[in-house]
Amino acid sequence: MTMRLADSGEGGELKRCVHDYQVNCGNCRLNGICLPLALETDDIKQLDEIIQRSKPLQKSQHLYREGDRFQSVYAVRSGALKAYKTTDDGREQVTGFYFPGEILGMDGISNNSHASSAKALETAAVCEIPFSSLERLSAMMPNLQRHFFQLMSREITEDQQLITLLSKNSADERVASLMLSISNRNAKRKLSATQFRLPMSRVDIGNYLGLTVETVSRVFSRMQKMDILLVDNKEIRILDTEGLKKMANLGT
Amino acid sequence: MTMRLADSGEGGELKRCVHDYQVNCGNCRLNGICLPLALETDDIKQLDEIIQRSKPLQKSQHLYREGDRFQSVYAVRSGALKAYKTTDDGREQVTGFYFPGEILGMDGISNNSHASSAKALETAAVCEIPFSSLERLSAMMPNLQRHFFQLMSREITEDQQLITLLSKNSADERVASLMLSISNRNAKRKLSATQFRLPMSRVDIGNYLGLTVETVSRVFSRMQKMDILLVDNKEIRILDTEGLKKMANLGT
DNA sequence: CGTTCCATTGAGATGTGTCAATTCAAGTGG
DNA sequence: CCACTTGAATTGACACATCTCAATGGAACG
Repeated sequence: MTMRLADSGEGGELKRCVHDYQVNCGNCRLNGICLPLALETDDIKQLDEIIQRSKPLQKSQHLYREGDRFQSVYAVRSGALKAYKTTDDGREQVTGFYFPGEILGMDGISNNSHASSAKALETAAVCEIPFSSLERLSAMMPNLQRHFFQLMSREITEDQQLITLLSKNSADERVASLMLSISNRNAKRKLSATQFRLPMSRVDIGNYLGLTVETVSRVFSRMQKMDILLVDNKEIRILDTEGLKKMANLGT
Repeated sequence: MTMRLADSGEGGELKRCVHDYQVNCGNCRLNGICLPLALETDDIKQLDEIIQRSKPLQKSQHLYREGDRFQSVYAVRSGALKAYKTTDDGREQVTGFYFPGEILGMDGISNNSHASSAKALETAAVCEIPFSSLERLSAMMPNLQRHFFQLMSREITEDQQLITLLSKNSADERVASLMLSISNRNAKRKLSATQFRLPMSRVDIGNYLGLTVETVSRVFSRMQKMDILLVDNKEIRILDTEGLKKMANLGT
């Protein structure tokens, strides 16, 4: 079929402006979920001054590569990115997907060099936050220090969620969990929780979830047959959230 | 057989004193790999003052439980612990093993409540580091702040390693990797890299690696048949490090 | 309009899980 | 000191979920 499901929030008439980088933390619509969260107006201004906004990345452009010198962490402003490591035998392992308001690059802190690569899944704008400045500010602003500790900690708990998923759950459960995760993250950004466009390919999904493309595809077909999801290539509509949760088999 | 392999470092005549908690960071033999790393003597003193040392945990005692209010992170002084989450359907997922000099509990920062439980695998002594004090000190001591950021970042990269392992590697590769990891961590603590006693059960190993006990056991048998390891219950001797690395299939 | 990339679907192969039995080590109580 | 119990580890036989290989279909793009 040629028809697409209707535009899912970020597309459509907003397309011309979501990547705009003439914005500051104070007026950014993401400041309720991003780094500035928990900061006073004055403090936000200071944070804002160290942040560098550059022109958007095009699809499949790298934000940084494994081994690059670590200098900054990044907040996604628009679009989506994936982080991945290359294993010693040359294969890829996708370690995370990042949506607007989310921070990436923190795995580079430990060695002063990025432990993974980050690549745009679609046109994406990011805010670059030089880490040395962030450290300096953190020492002066307890709330910022605290918040950044929390962000890193959250990354740890999320990785542990994924570990559990990979270690204990079936293909059905893994895919269902990912769909729920994306749905929830959309909701946090005031977008539709039931209808969205996946920015990543089936290969990426499979790679992230430790499954082959074929298995992912079969799971989608099965879910469609069960009237849980409506799948049209990358457009997803969740028809039965309860059913999806049951399939994911998590208390989420 | 009744004979054991010879004592592997931490056992034997040291046994009476490794759990001793009348020690400070300045004279702790772990201060080259633990939190004080990268601190000046004066700063170490200050760190030392906030650290609480209590009497050792007995085997299978909890250090903290999932959901407990988060107040401190912990450095292992002696013995070993495991961290694990309980999934919604009641099963366990082991998320990490912690040896002397390693820090655990950081996953509790994000929600002010521990995201996992921690349990002693054998008699174990820990240093408790109240997080609020650590935050305060970090704001004053840039090196400490930096170091703690690095520790959290390392936890992230290690989790990502595990994700890759679970997602891409066979049972053989997973078990081999764990053996190498333990061997390396032993070496860092100036213990034998080729001979040690596993503090955890086969169930824990399987759980951590996303395998059943039976599979773990079969892998050990296979490795023994290939003259890579000598396995006598929990006593492990690595006979062929190169072979083990090859089996792990990682550039480690 | 062909080329290319991505997704889907089918059929068969396989690694690991499941179930069950056995061995071994350590502790407990008679 | 010897049965007895208990929990951990090992081993075997079989089942099954997912992978592999192969073919087809569809969308995007030059």
